[in-house]
Amino acid sequence: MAETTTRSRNPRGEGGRLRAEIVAAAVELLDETSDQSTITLRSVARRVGIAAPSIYRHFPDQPAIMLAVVQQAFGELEAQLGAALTGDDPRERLLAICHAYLRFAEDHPSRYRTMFGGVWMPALDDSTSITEQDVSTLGDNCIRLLTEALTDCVNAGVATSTDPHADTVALWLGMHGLAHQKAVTVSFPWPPDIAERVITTLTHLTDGV
Amino acid sequence: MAETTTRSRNPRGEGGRLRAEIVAAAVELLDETSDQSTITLRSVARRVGIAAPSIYRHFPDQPAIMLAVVQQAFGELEAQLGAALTGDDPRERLLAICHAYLRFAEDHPSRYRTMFGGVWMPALDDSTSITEQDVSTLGDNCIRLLTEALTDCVNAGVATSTDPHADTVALWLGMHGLAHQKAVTVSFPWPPDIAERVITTLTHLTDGV
DNA sequence: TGTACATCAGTGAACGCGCGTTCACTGATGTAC
DNA sequence: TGTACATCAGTGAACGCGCGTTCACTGATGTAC
Repeated sequence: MAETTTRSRNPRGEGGRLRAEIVAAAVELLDETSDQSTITLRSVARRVGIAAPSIYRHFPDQPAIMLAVVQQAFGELEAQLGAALTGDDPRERLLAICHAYLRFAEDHPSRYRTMFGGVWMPALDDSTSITEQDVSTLGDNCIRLLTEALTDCVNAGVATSTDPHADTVALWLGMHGLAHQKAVTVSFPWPPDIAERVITTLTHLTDGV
Repeated sequence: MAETTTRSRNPRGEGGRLRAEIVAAAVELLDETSDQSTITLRSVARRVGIAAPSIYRHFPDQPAIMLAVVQQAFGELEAQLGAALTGDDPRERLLAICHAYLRFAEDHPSRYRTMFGGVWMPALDDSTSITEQDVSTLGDNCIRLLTEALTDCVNAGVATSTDPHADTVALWLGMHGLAHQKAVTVSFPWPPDIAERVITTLTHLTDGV
């Protein structure tokens, strides 16, 4: 628990390293505690092994740390969605990206809850360094990947959507509902095939193959 | 803002009234601030116009207030779902209950977020008066109403589900995803017909009529 | 009818705590001359 | 090559604050005799 090894200070040009360490520590705390109110500026500093004021060299205030955590998490999610897009069959690509989405949420429930819970957000118009722009563009790339996958299916004739963008949003909403509820509840009487059921209904994939 | 009228103490047998006042004040604060971390034992006491320790006559600890708020909110949701079930046409009853669900979330975004956000929950196994039982049974009656509405459609031959319970969960997940995201985000580029799209896809209603 | 007393709703002061943030600082390291 | 100096990463002590909770209490109201 307590840091035994003494931190050696970063060399001259590399002070920025600490920034990454701070974000990593915050993510660690988030994954461990599942209660984001325990991620405070001071608890993060303790985890990194630095004095609390040292954080101000790298973040203007406490909410900025949370924003960095969420931004990194969205980057990770996007990378995992992209990595799932292998092969040429558009149907399989669509199913793969859907499952990758759900897997991310299941692997990192606390992170997922924080990303979409909105609770980490401060007043926004108050005294904070975070702007609405910072927040509203967060998931855009992920939605875009989903839309492309569904559109490819429509173009290949294996999905019947007449409005791929709107249907992508609907598909995402179903997956988000499932992912979020799984991330939040301790136990829930899930039907065994619930993920497949949500996905196959909302993707509008034809039965063909 | 400051309470001008002086509280007169409740008569002998009616001390329990204050309990309802406390919960109502907490709900007020929740609806106003949209940030549930501002609902503290002390802020609730201030809103009611009592001294902070007075709360301990009615709640064992701070999380118990939040549990009472959430329990009352689920009761309200259930009542509104029930009230939406008018008429005899099973298709219309199903659509009505779905829209009532979404309307509740849209009318009370902070309450909805708190009900399903799970963030108000304390450690559960820690030093708190709340048990897992308290939490896990919360939404049961609402799901039950939905299941009945969908099952009636299947029995009437206007929905094609072969597993009404599992399909109800899927339907709820889609609505929950939409309701939650609307409750959380400031702005989002929603397709204009997104609610209809989610509902009609997941209800498996036939096109008939 | 009068009075002593138990009950009960709510209070005021105080506690220890962890928080975010500020301030002036330390001391190592690279750079200019 | 030596030395003065600017830069930079990080520190330690302190601040004021609101929090949840405790404790002994006050004073009105109903009840027993």
